[in-house]
Amino acid sequence: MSDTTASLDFGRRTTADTIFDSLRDDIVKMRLRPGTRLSEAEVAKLHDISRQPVREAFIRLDNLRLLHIRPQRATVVRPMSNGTIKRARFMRLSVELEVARRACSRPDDASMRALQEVLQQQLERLETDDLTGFHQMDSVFHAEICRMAGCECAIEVITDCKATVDRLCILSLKDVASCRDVYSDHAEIVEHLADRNCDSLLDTVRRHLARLNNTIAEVQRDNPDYFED
Amino acid sequence: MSDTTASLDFGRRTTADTIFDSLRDDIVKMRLRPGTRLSEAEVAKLHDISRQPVREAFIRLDNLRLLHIRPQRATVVRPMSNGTIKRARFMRLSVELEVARRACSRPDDASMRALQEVLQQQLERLETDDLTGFHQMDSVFHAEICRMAGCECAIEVITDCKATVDRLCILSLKDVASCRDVYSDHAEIVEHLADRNCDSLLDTVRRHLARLNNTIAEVQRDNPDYFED
DNA sequence: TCTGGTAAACTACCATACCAGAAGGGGGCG
DNA sequence: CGCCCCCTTCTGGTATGGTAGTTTACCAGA
Repeated sequence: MSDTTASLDFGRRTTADTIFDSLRDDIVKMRLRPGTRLSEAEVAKLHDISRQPVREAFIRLDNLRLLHIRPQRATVVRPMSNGTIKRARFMRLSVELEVARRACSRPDDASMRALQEVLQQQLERLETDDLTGFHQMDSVFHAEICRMAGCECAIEVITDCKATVDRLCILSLKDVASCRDVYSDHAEIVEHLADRNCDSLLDTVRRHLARLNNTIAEVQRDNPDYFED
Repeated sequence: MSDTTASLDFGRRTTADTIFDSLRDDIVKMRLRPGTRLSEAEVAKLHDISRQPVREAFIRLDNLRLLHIRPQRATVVRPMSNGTIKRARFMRLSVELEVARRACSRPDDASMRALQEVLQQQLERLETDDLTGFHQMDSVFHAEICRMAGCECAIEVITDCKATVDRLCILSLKDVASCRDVYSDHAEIVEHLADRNCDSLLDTVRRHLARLNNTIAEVQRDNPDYFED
């Protein structure tokens, strides 16, 4: 995730870095729900530090659109933005289609074997009900296609797009059945790549990414207060 | 630009907002060159304020990858990131292609007339050597195609992508001749849309966006110190 | 002239205090 | 019982001082 964590800079880790990581994790993992009120003084007291590093962490989280700071008012955990989600999804679809198009025109045997291997690992995780591992392999799968396409730069773009729906995915109750659908799509993608069937590949990519639309609609219906325009 | 300016929140404008806007403008307009060292104390003294709001502005600029802050070391104006530029350009190409594809399948008379009107305004600005106006119309042109495609959300995505090469474009010496090329591309795009010739439209969009590659290469050759990986 | 060591200066980060604006609660009045 | 006003509390923004880490400059010795 191209976030604002200074610690990734391999520099000295500051107190602000620690507070930032802790709060971001709480927000993204939905331990801090949208609408929750926070104050600099409260968080500072909780960690036995001054307001200053807490304030810096708040600012960085505001920049990630995870917190909403206004003068003299309680800071709140921002609801998820429908506009941001829509833009990120459109961006991801566009990028994945372009990556797929390029991958289709240059699949080589080594890359195909790598994809097959990732697919196999996903199947293994499905069979052992390891959903966390399965999702990790999902990222690996898409990254591998980017490499096949010669677009390593797209990996980070896709990662950032996925990050915008992190909180939403936590709310949705993903089960093995829906993961099987995802796996089927992946298998189909690999098949079309092997056949160099570009039109079918693009259709499958569109359908694959459209799956999340239902999830988004469900979560928005069940949790309307967690969203804003 | 989806930036970190709190002032766009229609809330109270703070001192930090003012410093942020001022410094960002200086950096983007290249009045502060990459590598320039800044310090909180120095900027605070310059504006006759305390270090605290300056620090907040620095943090926000760091988040925009315009400043590089490290503990106990002078803050520097970040060089332009080749990786960021590459990602942004790939993103923009992907999004513009998807937008074009959708626009091509649903051009209506009203939208075509709107595009023709924007094209006419661009020609007028070319004829009066108004390059600033011409570039403003460039954004309007691409936004109009997004509307035609029914993808208003893509407007902000494209705007953000363009923002990553703001500084680079300031360094390149754009002239009327290169703007004529841009205008020709735009005219060709409108023609293909009118003919519903999708393949040709996509080819023109690719070529149109590829023009900046030469500009980027030139600026990188002439100003190697302004770039980093 | 070069190199290493040391001291001074520079720097961001953190703590503390003060101020002004916003919100909430309680009391009084109609 | 409801509404309005006032007071208190909560809140972020800003100012100031201190500290620890880094850089730079100067000096001495080889």
